[in-house]
Amino acid sequence: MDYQFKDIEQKWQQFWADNQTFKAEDKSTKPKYYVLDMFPYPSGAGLHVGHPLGYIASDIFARYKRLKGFNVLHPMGFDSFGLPAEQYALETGQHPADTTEKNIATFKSQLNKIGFCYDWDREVRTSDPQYYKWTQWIFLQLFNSYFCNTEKKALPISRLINKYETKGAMPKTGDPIPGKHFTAEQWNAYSKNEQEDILMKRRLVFSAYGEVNWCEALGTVLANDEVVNGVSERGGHPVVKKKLRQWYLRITAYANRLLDGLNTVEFSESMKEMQSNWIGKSSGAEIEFEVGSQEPGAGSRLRVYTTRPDTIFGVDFMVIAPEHELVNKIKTPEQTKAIDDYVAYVKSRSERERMAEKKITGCFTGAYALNPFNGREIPIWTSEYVLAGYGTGAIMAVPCGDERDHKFAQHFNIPITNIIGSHYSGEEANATKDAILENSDFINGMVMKDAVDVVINKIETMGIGIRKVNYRMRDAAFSRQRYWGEPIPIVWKDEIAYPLDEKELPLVLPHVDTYKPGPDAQGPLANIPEWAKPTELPPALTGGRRETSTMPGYAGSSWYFLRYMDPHNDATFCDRKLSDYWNQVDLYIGGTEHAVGHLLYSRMWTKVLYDLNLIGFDEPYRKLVNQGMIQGSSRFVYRVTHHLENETQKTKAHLFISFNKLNETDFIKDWLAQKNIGTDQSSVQIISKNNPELKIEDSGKVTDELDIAVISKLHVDVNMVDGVELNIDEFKKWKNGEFADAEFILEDGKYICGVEVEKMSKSKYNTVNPDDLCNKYGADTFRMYEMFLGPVEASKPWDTKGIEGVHRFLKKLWRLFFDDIKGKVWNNDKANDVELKVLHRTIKKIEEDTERFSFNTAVSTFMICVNDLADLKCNKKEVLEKLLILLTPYAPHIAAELWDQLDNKISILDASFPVFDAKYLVETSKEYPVSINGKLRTNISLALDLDQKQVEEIVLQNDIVQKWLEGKASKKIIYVKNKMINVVV
RNA sequence: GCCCAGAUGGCGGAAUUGGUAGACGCAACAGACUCAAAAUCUGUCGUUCGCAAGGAUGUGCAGGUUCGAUUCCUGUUCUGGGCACCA
Repeated sequence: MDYQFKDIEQKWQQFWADNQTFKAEDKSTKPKYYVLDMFPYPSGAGLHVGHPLGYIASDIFARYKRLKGFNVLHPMGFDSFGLPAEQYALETGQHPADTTEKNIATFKSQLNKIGFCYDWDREVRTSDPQYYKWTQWIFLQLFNSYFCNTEKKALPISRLINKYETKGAMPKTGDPIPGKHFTAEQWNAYSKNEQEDILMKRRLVFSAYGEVNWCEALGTVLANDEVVNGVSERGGHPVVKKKLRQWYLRITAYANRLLDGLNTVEFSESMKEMQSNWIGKSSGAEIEFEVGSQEPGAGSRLRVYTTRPDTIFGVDFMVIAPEHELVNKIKTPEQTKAIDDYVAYVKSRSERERMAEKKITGCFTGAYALNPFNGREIPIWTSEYVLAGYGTGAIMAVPCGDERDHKFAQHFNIPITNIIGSHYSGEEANATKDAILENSDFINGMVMKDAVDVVINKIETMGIGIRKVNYRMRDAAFSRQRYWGEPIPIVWKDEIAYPLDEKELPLVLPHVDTYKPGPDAQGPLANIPEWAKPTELPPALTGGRRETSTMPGYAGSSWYFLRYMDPHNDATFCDRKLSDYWNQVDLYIGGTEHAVGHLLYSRMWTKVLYDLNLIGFDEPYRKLVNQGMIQGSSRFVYRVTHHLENETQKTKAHLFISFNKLNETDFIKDWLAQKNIGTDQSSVQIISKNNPELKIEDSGKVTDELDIAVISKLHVDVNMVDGVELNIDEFKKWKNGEFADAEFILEDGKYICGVEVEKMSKSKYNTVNPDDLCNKYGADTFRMYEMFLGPVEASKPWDTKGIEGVHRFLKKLWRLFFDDIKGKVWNNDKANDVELKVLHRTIKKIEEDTERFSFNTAVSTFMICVNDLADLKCNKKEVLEKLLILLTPYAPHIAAELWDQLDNKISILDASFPVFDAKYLVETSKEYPVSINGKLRTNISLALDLDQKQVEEIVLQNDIVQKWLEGKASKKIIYVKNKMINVVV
């Protein structure tokens, strides 16, 4: 009876499904544990071996926790809204709902083949109306909330309205600023539109005009990377910056809490750092400069943000962003033309150009600002290196301390003031904070970092500025001019956004026949008049138009972990009792690519829901583990084609040269002669790889030149290559026999392929399908091999070649129970001390390794254990059944089958994890390594209870130690109990 | 440019707290079983000198701390990832 993995795996997968073995109960006397994977986008390509890496890790942990006595929630679902489905629809006309449905079916069958313990009853799909009903509902909560700066949390907007109606919005100190402050009377007198505009500036999702890349010819907004040199990447149409109404998520309000929250979660240091860099907190001051006496700007106030107020006496010029409103206000008549030209020039440039070129540009406005401390006149420039969106959109430039300011000053010949003495070379800026200040009036002689607070305090008492914290993070764009996403539940009427009533949710995505963009920068939904301008609106909204943008991909994934807790609830997004019970995700596994997207949005939504008292915790993920990316390892063949007058000759003859023969071009000439191709083969040029004078063409490229033999590199399917050796028979059958008549130049009778590591993708023929591996070796082998590859967090190229080793291990395990000839060999004999020692050593190591997510070393521990038991000829149930429990999380099918064969009554999934007992590992003596001067010379076996003096005596008597002492006395003997001995001479 | 992580045999990797470097597996080589193959089993396997016993050397590179360093410190090179005019 040998190891029939196919039958076993099918049998148990069926059994688990039929018995709903993995159904999670919403209450239990056991402690709860929530294990979550980042749910996949169901792409048409299906799963490749890279996807399951994290899923296997989480599955092992979920099963392990169950054995450890936890009530485990381990769900799976699909992030099924998204751009690829829509692009596929544009190309093929197939409806995204249909392709998505099909893809999900494929994904599920692939996942089930690997034997994951998901509770499929709880599956969620973001594109399901029953799901996105609640995404839209949360949108309404965001819309109807504002961030209270006093309480530092979200509150219902009704409270703000109430405050405005009764108290207005007046400053605590100082005079009210028109446009910013108002009394209750003023508020009540405002028109509906004026009031809504003010409220919109506080809502957590809000609509505002933002600058986007607009391409008129394509009728759509383009992302920055879709614009090259000011024209669209596709078609080369002009692209302009355009202010368009867009929806935004006010994530900036949560910047500080998102930063602080990182201290309460277990994320990797690099993950925390990526997030805090993205949030980009900086502290400094806003300082107001008065614009000097020159007209027309005289008396205007220019506000700048700086992190270095200590350098205030080193300010040699000011720079304001070209979009800054003051530019037009302060430009002098002489500079007007230059400024207008410059602003127009900046406008014509795309983000990308600005970033790529990095050339120094700018223009003097003609105006001067006054240094508030010494009245010095400082020229005000405008330049594109100052961004309108950060700080106040204006800076004070200190060339001796800031590299960009320094380059700018040099470029425009602006004199540089040195306030840091010898720290400034005159050649380049020095951003030190440790210099002693010079030329700095009242802070002369101070160390720079001490002067920061002195200056801030002074500007605050003078009333010309304030201490200020700034964040680099921007509010996130929340609308997409796309079809395949959640419709935004808003109706526009008279320029006012009205949220739909909860009762009207879900606002279902209508069926469309075309996915082309709508008019005026609107999405495809605008092409359906009956939907965009519906007749059946509530009376108050009659004549209104629906918002035609849809939500971005991150909307649905920002809260899905909550829906798994209560997936079928039609009355609320997630019952409070259930979210209190399941609480935070205890273990979240996924890739680092979501570091600053999904994870930040999801953390923010959680905080909002917490603030609104809808859930009881404000961080979604207690611990995050990032699995590494599995790259593809591509294989190449090198094809010689010869170019003559017509295509036919080129494609008819294929000669493939083995990798290490690429620079031996004689083969090619011989072959050409033999084939009678080419006018005169001695004059044939050969373009080749490893030959330095010759170059190789990329796959499929054809040159126009004649009489050239080109060696081109072609991806071949990695599945027909064994290591680097091409399976020639399979290759000839590949692609419907395109290479059936291929000829080969071999080395040692083999065709050796080239190898490169690339992203895993279908087009590179380097994908490996987990289904194939499960069919060939079984899911248990596949699971353990993925783990055996290396640490889960590490990225590595996929290589199937070691999988045999893991498969052999499982077969060896099987033979501890059943022999091919003898049949059943396991027995009920009592285990001896040696066997128990092997077992308990294994229990200890597996528990430790699993707890620290070191699954690769756990697999090797299993191998060591099985090797030891085989050597000991131990077939005892007492030992083996414990080993099976340990193995269940890693190789659930074989463990379940063998457990069953051992006549056990309860399910192995509910067995309890073996308890490690240290008494089996107690030793009385140890083989100590003995070093002389740090170099290992011998081993001496010593009893463990010896003291230093006894050890020294024994060691010094040892022949080998004596030999190395060469008659000299030892200076010192270092004896570390249970570790080693070192004799110092 | 800035920040982070990493570099160990032919290959993937192990060494958890400064204490026997190379666990476990792959590949390779030799052998057993077999008519043969598959499967399985046994042995060798960093480099180098040596018949051997036994040496020397070895964790990217150069230093340092230590009785002892893959592990800690300084410098440096390379690779991967993130951010990129953020004042």
